[in-house]
Amino acid sequence: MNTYNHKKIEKKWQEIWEKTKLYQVDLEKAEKPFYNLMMFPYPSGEYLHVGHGYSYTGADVYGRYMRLQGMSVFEPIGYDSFGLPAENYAIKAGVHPDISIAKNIEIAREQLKSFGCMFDFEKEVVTSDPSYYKWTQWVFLKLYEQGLAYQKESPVNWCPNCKTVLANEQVIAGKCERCEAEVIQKKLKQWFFKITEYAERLIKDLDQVDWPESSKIKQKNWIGKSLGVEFEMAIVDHKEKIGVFTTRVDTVYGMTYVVIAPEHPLVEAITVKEQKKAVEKYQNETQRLAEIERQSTEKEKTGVFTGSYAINPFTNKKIPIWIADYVIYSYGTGAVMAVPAHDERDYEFAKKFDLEIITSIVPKNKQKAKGVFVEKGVLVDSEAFTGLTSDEAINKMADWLKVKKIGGSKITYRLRDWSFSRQRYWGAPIPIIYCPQCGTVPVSEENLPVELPKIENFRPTGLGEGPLASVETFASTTCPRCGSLAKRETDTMDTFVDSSFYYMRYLNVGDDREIMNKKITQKWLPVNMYIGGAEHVTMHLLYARFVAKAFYDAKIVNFPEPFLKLRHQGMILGPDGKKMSKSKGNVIIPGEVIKAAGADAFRTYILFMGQFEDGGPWNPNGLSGIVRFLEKLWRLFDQEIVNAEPNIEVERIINKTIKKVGQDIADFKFNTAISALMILVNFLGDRKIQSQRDLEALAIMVSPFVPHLAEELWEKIGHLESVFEASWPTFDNALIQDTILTIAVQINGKVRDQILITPGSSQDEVMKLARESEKVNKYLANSTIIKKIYIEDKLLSLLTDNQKCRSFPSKVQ
RNA sequence: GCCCGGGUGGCGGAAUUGGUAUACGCGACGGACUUAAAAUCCGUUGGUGGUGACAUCUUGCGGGUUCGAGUCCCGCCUCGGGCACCA
Repeated sequence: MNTYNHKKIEKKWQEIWEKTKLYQVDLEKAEKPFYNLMMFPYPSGEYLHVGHGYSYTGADVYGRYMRLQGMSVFEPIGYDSFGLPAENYAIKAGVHPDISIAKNIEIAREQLKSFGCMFDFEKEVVTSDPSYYKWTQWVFLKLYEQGLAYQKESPVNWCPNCKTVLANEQVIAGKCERCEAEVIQKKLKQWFFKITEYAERLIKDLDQVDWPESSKIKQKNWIGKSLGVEFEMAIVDHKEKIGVFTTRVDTVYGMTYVVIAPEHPLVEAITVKEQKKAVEKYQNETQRLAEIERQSTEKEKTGVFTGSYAINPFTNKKIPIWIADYVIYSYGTGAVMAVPAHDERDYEFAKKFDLEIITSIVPKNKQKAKGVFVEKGVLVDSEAFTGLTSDEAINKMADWLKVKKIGGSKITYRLRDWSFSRQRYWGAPIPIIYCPQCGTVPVSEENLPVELPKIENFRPTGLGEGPLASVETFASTTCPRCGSLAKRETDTMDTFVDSSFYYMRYLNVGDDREIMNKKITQKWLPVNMYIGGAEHVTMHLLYARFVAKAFYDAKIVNFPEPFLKLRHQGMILGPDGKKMSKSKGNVIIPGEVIKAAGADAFRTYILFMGQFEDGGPWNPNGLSGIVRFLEKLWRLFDQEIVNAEPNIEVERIINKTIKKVGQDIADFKFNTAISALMILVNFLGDRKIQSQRDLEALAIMVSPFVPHLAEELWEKIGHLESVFEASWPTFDNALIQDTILTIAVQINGKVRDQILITPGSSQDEVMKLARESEKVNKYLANSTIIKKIYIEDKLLSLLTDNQKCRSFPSKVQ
């Protein structure tokens, strides 16, 4: 008798899979296409995280199950190799990213292979490869053609010490991640995608997709749709008008001042001579503050009076105009009507600067005020609107503003346009040429890719422009339109542009002429199942949806939503229950576990730990239970094998397990699927003799979790083809039905006995059986049954007039 | 502050539409096998009381609805995640 040798088995089957190209799908001919996508890794160095192993094995179990269901499953993988993590790793290691990336991809690929997933490694994408980023640039051109890419001066994070622009991800608590200097805001010309134009559709189309509800909510909150009213206010002695946006126009009679953002263009025009100095000083101070610090709610309110006054169109009263940094320029109109009586922030400000506070809303009759500020209520001291409820007033006031032609209803979103230019080296160059004659000229498609030059000094320059700007051979070019000397754009693209379309590219790897093949794309897209971390909900997943929609509008693709189903894996924590990190020394490396116990054990254990979407702490002890289970499974196939002779008990558990495991995998409840398999294996193990047919069903059922072991067992019972060429066993519902059921008998709400019944028995039949129970009779003694409740095949509940049996002393009192 | 999601044995965790709470696994304890250990197998394992059959309590806390609540409702506590002066 051989013992289970995971090393030998796993090596053997991985080689066979590779040789037979088992996991390669004919994209053109596949009849039942199923695109099983998972978020590709950043090969930023060292090891893949245990989180990758978790995500990929869960996704792979699902993919293998779909394959056994008869689908042609396409399960590609690639490397998100451009971007800051890769570049920072290269800087730290002192190697050119080109070299470190190549090495890291090789390491990552070996690790990915060790997980034993159905990856088709011949369809890999590498985003930093010119054959890939040619299409990243093409995506840019298509968005540019649609008017969805534009340039604008915008404040960016600037580290005064490193003298460089930083991405948001590099700003940690307002400080530079490297030198810890305070990051400030600096205005630079940046490229943006007009994602805000799609805000409404990005919300609405979430109805079409099967995503976790919490992720939909997260995206909706991020987009932040807000229904309100916008209106203009005249300024005393000025032609200009101030526009304000508010969701609470019903409080307008309580407006006692106006606040505009310090960087608002109106500030200069309306500031009076005497206030000029103070205003400019304040503007400079604000600019120096990091956005993070500026937006801190803990910060005390600051601001300066402009010296001018606005007119409240409802009251015609004169009110002062202030500037303050608690108003955000990029949201709404960058100016607000301040109602200190009904807004906490305005209240704080008014208190500090001694401004008037006027109440214009009182609570409805019974409504409780939350703190000092009433929610919506009834209007007071509001002339014609007095007595209306807040909601009525909001509608009437909007109408009134519309009639007056100074405003009306307005929808505002919190979402900002996507700033995607980076003053960094390791990214796809933006394919734009600046010509002194023709202006901004996009590089034509046939001249793509604009290759990233291999340069020695790829570090950030600190001049507010990328390292490419100082590469003369790159930056200088000729205008494709008029031929005169011109300059290239030297910023590169955000790595989220790379990942916004990679799922399209997997389907056409190797084709240099088109981003996608129409026929294949129509067959395979949108993606059927997408699996990855929830941390990408408001970034990658939003960007990818936006790009798909832009492509849909440009008729490049025929679907508005790229990912029909989405599931997230939870986070695996260290054995100490804390987030894994090198400094805490609690990092679990999947490779070590695989080496010790095998990929099959790793896969099964990590999925057995708990619910896939929950994650949880890694328990170093639990693995042994899985190893035992696999060894038991192995031993089953060494027992005497006979041809199936029907045994109802065995039939029943086999059929039950087929049903349960299939359903559980489809629902991503891997832990309970494994539990059901354990129960079956324990049951069969006790029988000593196995039937060929049962072992076949078992081998198929365990195969998604333990693909290598399953192949070996499948071979052992006489099969020459892969177990993954087989089909998921069918179950017979009739065989699942138990012939005898145990149900509970409750008396006055307490379970008093259990009785055996035939399924489908009537209440009278069950009652008769209950009467035969000694215990039941004991509790029914000296009392009359006043009510019977029978839930078929579940329980019988009896109530008596004698409540003495009831043990609720509190109720008796 | 706002928005999500949790809180069940010593531990990871199970529990269809409200219907026998603690499946499965780990650990622990006892036993078999062994010169011994490992491995394997068998048994016990929520708390309290009792030799015992049994009784009684138990799903973060406090109320409620119900014949019946881990599950539904109200009010809290607490942990994790996201957003954060968004008017």
